[in-house]
Amino acid sequence: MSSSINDQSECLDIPNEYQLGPEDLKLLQGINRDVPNHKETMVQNEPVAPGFGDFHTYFDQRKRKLAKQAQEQAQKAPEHKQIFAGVVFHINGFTQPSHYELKKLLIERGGRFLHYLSKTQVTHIIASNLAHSKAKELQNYRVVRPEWVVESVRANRLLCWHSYQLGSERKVPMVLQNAVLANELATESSNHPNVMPISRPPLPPRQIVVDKYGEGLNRDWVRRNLATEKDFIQRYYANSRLHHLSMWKAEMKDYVAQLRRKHTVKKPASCKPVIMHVDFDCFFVSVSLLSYPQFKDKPAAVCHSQSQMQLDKDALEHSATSSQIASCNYVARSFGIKNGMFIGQARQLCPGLVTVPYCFDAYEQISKQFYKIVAQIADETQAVSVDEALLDVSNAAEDCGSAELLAQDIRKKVFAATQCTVSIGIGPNILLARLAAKKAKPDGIYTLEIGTFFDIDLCVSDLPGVGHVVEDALASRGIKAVCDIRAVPLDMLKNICGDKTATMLYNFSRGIDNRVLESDKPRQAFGADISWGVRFSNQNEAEDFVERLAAEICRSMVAANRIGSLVTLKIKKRQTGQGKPAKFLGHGICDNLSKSNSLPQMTNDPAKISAACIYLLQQLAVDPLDIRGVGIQVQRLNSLEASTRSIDMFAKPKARVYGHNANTSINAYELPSVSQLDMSIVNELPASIQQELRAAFCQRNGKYDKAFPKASAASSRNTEANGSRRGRPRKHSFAISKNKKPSSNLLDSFRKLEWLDTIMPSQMDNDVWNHLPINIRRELAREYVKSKPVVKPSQKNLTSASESKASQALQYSGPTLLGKYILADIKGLVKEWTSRDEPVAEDIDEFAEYIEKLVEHRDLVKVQQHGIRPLLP
DNA sequence: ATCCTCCCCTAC
DNA sequence: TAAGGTAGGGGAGGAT
Ligand SMILES: Nc1ccn([C@H]2C[C@H](O)[C@@H](COP(=O)(O)OP(=O)(O)OP(=O)(O)O)O2)c(=O)n1
Ligand SMILES: [Mg+2]
Repeated sequence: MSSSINDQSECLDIPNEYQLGPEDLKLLQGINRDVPNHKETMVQNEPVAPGFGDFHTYFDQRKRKLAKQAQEQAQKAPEHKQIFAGVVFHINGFTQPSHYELKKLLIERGGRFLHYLSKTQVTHIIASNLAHSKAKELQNYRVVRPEWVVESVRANRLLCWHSYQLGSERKVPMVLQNAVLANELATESSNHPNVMPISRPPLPPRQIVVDKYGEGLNRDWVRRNLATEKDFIQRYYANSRLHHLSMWKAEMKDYVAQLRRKHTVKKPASCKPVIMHVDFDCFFVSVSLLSYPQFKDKPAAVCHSQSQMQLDKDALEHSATSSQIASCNYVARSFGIKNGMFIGQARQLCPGLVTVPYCFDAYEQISKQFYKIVAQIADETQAVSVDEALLDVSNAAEDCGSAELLAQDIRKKVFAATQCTVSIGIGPNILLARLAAKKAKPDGIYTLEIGTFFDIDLCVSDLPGVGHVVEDALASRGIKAVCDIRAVPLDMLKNICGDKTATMLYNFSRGIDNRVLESDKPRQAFGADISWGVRFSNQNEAEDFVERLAAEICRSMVAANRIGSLVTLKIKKRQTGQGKPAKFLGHGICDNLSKSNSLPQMTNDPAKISAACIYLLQQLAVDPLDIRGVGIQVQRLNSLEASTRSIDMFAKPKARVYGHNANTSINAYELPSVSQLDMSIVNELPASIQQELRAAFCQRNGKYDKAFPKASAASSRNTEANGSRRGRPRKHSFAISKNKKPSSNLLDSFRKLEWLDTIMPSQMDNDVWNHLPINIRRELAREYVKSKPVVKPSQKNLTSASESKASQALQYSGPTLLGKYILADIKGLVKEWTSRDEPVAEDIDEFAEYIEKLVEHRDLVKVQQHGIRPLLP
């Protein structure tokens, strides 16, 4: 309705009419938003790891495999006129003639069959009948009746498909990424006017987005905000408050460290310690309100949603928007509104709430002035956040006469420079200063001594480091107030919430805090996480995004002159059963998966980091449609300069070198949880494999849980070996086995699939990958993430839509299900088969066959030596 | 013991 | 219609 926000604006999301007034402009002068330096710092000439036995095996197998494929293709030599050359088809639902017959007719005559609906490749969909929803989804495709195939064969030429369009009134299809409208444009393959030339470049780069949960992802303005857009990360970051917060924190730490190195202020530890906690009052909204002084005394909040709905109380009931409040003023807080709340929820508490837009540049400028002032005064400064600093003013306070005088002096200076108020808490340690700051707000100071500390009423969640989980864990033992903690022995506390947290609580509850300010610890991780707008339609999109995210991290590492060797990929995976998230384009309820990869050398090369990440992504084997968030961290850092002049760049610090895993044994780390197994399937596996599976699971599950933090999920007595791991979700118990006829069991497993993890050799072994010569890895990486502009369209078309798996072929020579062997692909396939109707019998058979082959494959390498025969049908 | 991996929690 | 990021502390359980 209203929202006049200009989406295109680069940095500020402020509508023109809301620009800062002249009195604010001075604050914004000299804006120098940090554009990171794009200095390319590549690490070259990496040594080849010696003794890499598996390397040749992989490539030999690859060669053999290719040769075999070529041979098979040659055998398929045409006895028929290739009338379907260039047709890539997919068959949906029940058909007459059968799938099998249609496939035969088409393939014998040059057609290519895709077992699932690749929107980038399929030229024709063959169906006799479509469910309504399916028909709608496919309305822009060429959906033809099987008669088109039959009659074309009969005529021995490709007939115009239009006459056989399913549902005669359907529009001419706008086929997808690689497609050109058939009859109209496909002239150069003039023999086949109905066929889109495979070598066509993508025309409209728009695909249909898979939208399983009615999120409206295909609406234009939504689509423009999905992570699949090329400039998504930039735009998202430009508008993300939390991203800004994180970046600013790092910047302020740098700034403080820099100042410290310059002045090297050493304080004589003679005087009594005085710590100040200085914190802006409702920072964002205070700054933003400088531009809207008329709202200063109204309940106001900073948030993206700018429709002022207070006039329309009726609409407010129904418009529970999921925009979050970054900061609200104290008037708003009197209504119960809090930072982080959804705006829809806040309006229920306070219909008159005014919203003002973000003003990130102003926040940054004001913060810089703030830090400049306090860092000059304090003996020691620790940057806590953009609006908050810890100061050691032991000396300064003494010089000034009293801590309180100094505090007021700081407040006056900051206000003069920024027109915003800070509150200051004063105490003998960090804890007390922090607690005092809370009491000081708004616009005041407060001093807390160890003596007065015991007088104030605090609940456990007032203590720093106590969030909801610890709060609940304590509450379940009846511990709610800080004074309750004092009554609990340390050992019991440790039992509740772990050693360190318990010790912390024990001390904090007594006003004791031995931490010292730290101003110059170098950072130990670089990361990027995005869990908003993440909706992928296929693996390729997921990998593209991972690549961009990795590049983003590398940019900041390069700018900071740091390199690292431990790469971790984190995936938020939609939890089974979860649909549309509460927050618009949000991640909803997810399982978190992570996997790390230790690189053989330290690096900040985006090619290497992203290759590692894509490898990890494939190992995690999450259905791309379920990915709701992606995060990458690089750790085990070193400074580039420190490393370049020493050999220790080539010896990753602290990284332990592990031996190779035989690919043929079940690695406990690769296991899904027990409950993901369908026992009816497992029971049909060869005994030796069953045994191995059980052994592997026993190995992993053999321990018991402690109460914390898992107890928080289900209070108390649920310490089953089962009852923890949220990351790798389990759905059923190991013991569950439904007695159905075999095909029905198989059908059940169609819908689960995760258990495949256990018997499918996942991709190349970690060590194998890591020890590949870098140029080989690069080559693989390039295949993983091909650079679109350079790639000839024909090439692009030849690689499957479910993507880059070309490189996988280099590693995998085992059985395939209709050409697929990566879990995500198999899942996609099966999902496609089962998404609407019951799966077709043939598909089930094909699946069964695949499973059989998998078992046989293991038979070759492993089972045979046990002398056990496969038991599958 | 100490390190590793894969998590979880907290704060702004 | 929205921008649910990230560094760092910490723990469990396995490997060495
Ligand atoms: N959930 C949150 C919490 C904070 N912030 C941002 C906006 C805040 O203005 C800023 C500082 O956080 P504070 O916790 O200091 O909160 P305020 O400064 O807004 O209020 P006050 O410090 O007066 O309690 O961080 C945010 O975007 N989202
Ligand atoms: Mg604040």
